[in-house]
Amino acid sequence: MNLKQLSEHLQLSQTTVSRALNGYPEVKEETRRRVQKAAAELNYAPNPRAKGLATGRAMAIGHVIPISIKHEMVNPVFGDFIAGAGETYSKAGFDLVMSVVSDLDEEKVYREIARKRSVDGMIVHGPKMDDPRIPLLQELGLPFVVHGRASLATTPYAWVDVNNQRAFDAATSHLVELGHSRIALLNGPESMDFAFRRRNGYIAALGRDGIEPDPRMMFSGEMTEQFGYETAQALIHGDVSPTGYVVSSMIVAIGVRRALQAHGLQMGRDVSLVTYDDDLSYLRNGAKDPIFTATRSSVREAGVLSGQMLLDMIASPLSPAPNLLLETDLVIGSSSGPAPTS
Amino acid sequence: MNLKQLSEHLQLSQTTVSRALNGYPEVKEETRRRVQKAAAELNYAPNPRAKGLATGRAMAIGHVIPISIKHEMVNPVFGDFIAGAGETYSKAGFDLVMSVVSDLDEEKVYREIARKRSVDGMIVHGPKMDDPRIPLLQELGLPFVVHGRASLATTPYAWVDVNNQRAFDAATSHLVELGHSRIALLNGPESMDFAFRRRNGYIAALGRDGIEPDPRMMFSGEMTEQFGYETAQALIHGDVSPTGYVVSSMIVAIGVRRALQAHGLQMGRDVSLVTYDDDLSYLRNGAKDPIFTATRSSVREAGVLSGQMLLDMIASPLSPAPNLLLETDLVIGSSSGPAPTS
DNA sequence: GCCGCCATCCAAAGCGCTTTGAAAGCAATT
DNA sequence: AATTGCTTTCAAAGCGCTTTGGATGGCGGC
Repeated sequence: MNLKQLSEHLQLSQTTVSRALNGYPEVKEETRRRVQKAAAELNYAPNPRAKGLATGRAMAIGHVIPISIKHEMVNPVFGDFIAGAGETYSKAGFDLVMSVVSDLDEEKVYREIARKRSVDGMIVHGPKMDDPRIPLLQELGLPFVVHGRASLATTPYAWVDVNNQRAFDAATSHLVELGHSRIALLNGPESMDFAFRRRNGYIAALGRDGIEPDPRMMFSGEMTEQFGYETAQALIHGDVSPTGYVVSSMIVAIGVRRALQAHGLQMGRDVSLVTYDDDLSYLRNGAKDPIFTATRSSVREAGVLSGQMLLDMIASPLSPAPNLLLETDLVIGSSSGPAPTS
Repeated sequence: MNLKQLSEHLQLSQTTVSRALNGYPEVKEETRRRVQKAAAELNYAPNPRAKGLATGRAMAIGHVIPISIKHEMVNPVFGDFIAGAGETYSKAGFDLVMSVVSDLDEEKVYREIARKRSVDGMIVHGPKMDDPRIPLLQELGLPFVVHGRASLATTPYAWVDVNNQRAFDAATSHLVELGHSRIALLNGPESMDFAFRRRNGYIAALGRDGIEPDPRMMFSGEMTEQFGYETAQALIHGDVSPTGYVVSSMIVAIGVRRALQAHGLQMGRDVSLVTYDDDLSYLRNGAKDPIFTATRSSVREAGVLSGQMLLDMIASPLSPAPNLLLETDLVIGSSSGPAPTS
């Protein structure tokens, strides 16, 4: 069933039927109802490709998910982020098209997408401090929202980010206030912008208490369970074993916990840990009885908001680039406590 | 730059240019090279919507990811599965379009997608034992591959699945051979087909040793850390605390471990645990030194294979529905050991 | 010199929609 | 009665591609 058949069935022109279905005012209400009824009965749905061809709009949002070539690693937050964004899109009738791509030829893929005009806008995931995709997309004229920020970007752009600096400042302060002074930082990969901000927060909090940041206490790497385990393992064996850990994700924290327990160290008593928590659906920290003390912000919510922001930008392209800074909640769990008085 | 402009630039007809670029034989090799060169120089890329309109093909695969409405839960394996499938698609020039949808109105979404013909095929995730989507998609005439199986389906259909029964049989046998007899099963949600097969494997292995399955030892639920923790917690406090656990995912196993450790029980000595391991990139069990004894099968690999199978089906629609049963590896870690001689 | 056969290229129709520009119908105004 | 101005409808062009059904020209064979 296509427009032509439907219009013949109704003894109307395609123009009128199209307008009736798309809510244009120049069609009599009675006619509109007649058309809508027939469309529903005959199970008519416009062909999106024809529609896209005629309007020049794809009714789709692109997400490029980069696979770190070294670790073949998919960021575990994608699922929840996309669940949030996807929800927003479907309400607005947009599709979500994903490209999975090695981080090496990401630029090529963006160029390709822009050339084909197969999406109306994009979400940029995992920005680096000086992310080349931002000027690239601006050059290509494709609306986009960055999930995160790029500190070294020179032009304004739209973003949704968590206040990572404040989150890690708060996490570190929490430990400092409990009397800890040897506090390790297990951060994400150095190249990531969020890792930079998190480190700044950590350093700022230490600095306020006159603690000099110690390079031997600062680590960064892909945020896996293994990274947490191995780093903590090494720290425990080292000569300045920390009493506090500030950690970049629940999964890393779980790795740290495994190492601690292997050495009979009890969290909250012998060692304190604060983690960042993306509030992933399959790995909840728990509300009434949190596993870890954590700074929490829902990545799914960030997905909803980023999607909405992008759709707004597409609807009114001339407005200045919006942005949104989300704050985290500090939830106190049993993984942190007073520094041991050794 | 579109076909018309390119053909004018080349002083050729659109027909010839189109054929030259699409590899048709009725064009002189020299001409073809000239066209390809110009296309590259002028940065020409065909408009996919126009192409789709003309050919009737969408060059896209659909994935509907259902959100369990009760738990607002995104299955953590999606990321890796999609990374695998997406890799296959991009090599073949296909897009991956995702719909995130509450499991309540999944059927509506499938109907909608079929009506709009916006994809050439679909992957069905998380099949239930009697999954309505299989007859639905067959009725709609849309090629599809099921990731998993539906035991009660009455017609043949294409699928890629892991031998879940054998995996859980092997996991359970491993514990039985170590002398365990009170073995708990922490399974996925009852409605899921894979959970049914896993339970069968568990029961079969017990049966071979003359052990009667005990309903008080069998649990099922969303595969979260919390499910593992709370279930193990309850079991430990119960009157028939198990010495062995067979668990449906690494994340659940981590929850179990947390409960065990809270009670000072040591894995591999006081209690043994075998888990299923999807080999997720951010949660590796470890190769040389596995955290858990586990039956492993890479879900990312399953994604690659499912995608490939679907593309093959689309290319040759008349062949009978293919299927693929993947076996798991049993890797021995430190979470299992001889049953305590109490 | 004519015919048929390739190899190569082309004009135009068609895919299913939106949108422009115009017409038709009708009521109100002059 | 003629003009104006709405409201409602329509025919047809256009979006950018593929594909059908020829054309054209060159060549060998008769």
